[in-house]
Amino acid sequence: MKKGAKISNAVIRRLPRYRRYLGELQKKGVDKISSNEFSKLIGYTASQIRQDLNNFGGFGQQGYGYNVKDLHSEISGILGLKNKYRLVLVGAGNLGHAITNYIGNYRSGFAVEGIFEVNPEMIGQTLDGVPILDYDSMVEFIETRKTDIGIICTGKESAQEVADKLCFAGVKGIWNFAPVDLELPGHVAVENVHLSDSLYSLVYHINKMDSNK
Amino acid sequence: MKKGAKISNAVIRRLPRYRRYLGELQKKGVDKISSNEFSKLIGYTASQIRQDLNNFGGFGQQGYGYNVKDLHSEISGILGLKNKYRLVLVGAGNLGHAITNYIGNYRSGFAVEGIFEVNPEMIGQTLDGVPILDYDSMVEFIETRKTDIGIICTGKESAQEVADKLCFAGVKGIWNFAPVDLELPGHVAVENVHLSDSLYSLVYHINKMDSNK
DNA sequence: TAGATTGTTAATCGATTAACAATC
DNA sequence: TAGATTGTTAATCGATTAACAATC
Repeated sequence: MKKGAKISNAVIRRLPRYRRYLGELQKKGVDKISSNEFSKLIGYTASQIRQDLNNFGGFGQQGYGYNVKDLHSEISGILGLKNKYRLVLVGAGNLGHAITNYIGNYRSGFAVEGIFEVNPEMIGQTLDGVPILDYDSMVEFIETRKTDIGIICTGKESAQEVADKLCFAGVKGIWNFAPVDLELPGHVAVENVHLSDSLYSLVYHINKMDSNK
Repeated sequence: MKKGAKISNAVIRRLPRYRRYLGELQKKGVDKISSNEFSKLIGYTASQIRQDLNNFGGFGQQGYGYNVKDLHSEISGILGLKNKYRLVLVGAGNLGHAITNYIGNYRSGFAVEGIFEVNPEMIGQTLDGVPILDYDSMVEFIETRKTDIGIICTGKESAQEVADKLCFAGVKGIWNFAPVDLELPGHVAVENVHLSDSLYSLVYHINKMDSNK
């Protein structure tokens, strides 16, 4: 990997998509693909594909193209998907349930080890085999288990306070589903999933299309 | 609103965020805000805020700033949030449950009217008061109810087939939670929520930060 | 009116696309 | 070797930022 160069976020956001398509190709038994063929499939220009990949190294071979399996593996490595991650989730509501289930069933390498709640009626139960624990015990849990990632599935009112606690306890990243922009120390990564922003953006495009008729 | 000008997607994606902050300000009883004050709050440059807003019209007043309530209302109008939307959801799993619950409880103006499933054991039940119906009856339901938006909460295997059916039945937009890129006719809007892409992007940043230590 | 702040034009920056020499 | 396709530099395009005249 090229050292020092700072990669733009636009590139990073395309990597999982490259990886996804490469996974599908692999499943179909495709061995190699040229940037041109890949372009037709994934919808980015061949030029962009080559530029993107060359941020991280020369994974192709002139006159041949890219080896599908190797490239998939390289991108997995770049993203950090060859490591294991320990997670905790805060907020045992419907969304928390869905995310726990999603990770448990579909994301190998990621394990939700504890779900934290304030509602005493839920504490002690399990969700998809993951224990629901007292929110007050979260910091100690994270410190002991060396949790990597905290997932916030609370309402917006408590999200910042939860984030503060997660950071204090030492998580490296926060996956935030609450509709707020969290203030975090610079060394903690954050990724927001703002569902309503996404829905509103969809609605804008629906209306735009209508008005273009 | 300026006619004809095509607004970039980057601008559209900032609108919900502007609106969210304006809503908070309104709740706090703030009447007016300058682009400079807003900049400090929201983290975009004052210049960008003014540029963005002027894509749609001159909502401010020289020497004064922007009226919080009016601007909130204008942005709601631009996004199309003054209309009502009828939705259906496909896939009554955990994620479908969470999304139904989320829309029912937090998003006024949006109503999930039916949840469609293939699993016969679920058909006939309700989820948050919304009936779970036979997937085979979906097209007729959408045609009758003039459904605006279809939400796909199925696995990736069936997502495209569901999308085709939604389009055939006449929805204007699709909110897609399945990890695939759907092929849709040009007049149907789509918004993807690719959870794993989001998680992978987070993980990249976690590792990047580690390596910068 | 004077001061403040917008709306808008111009300058800059960054990301995408095109071109082509290197090379398998 | 000839053909194909990458890696990489250069050109273009678009988005962000800066500057300032207009105006409340």
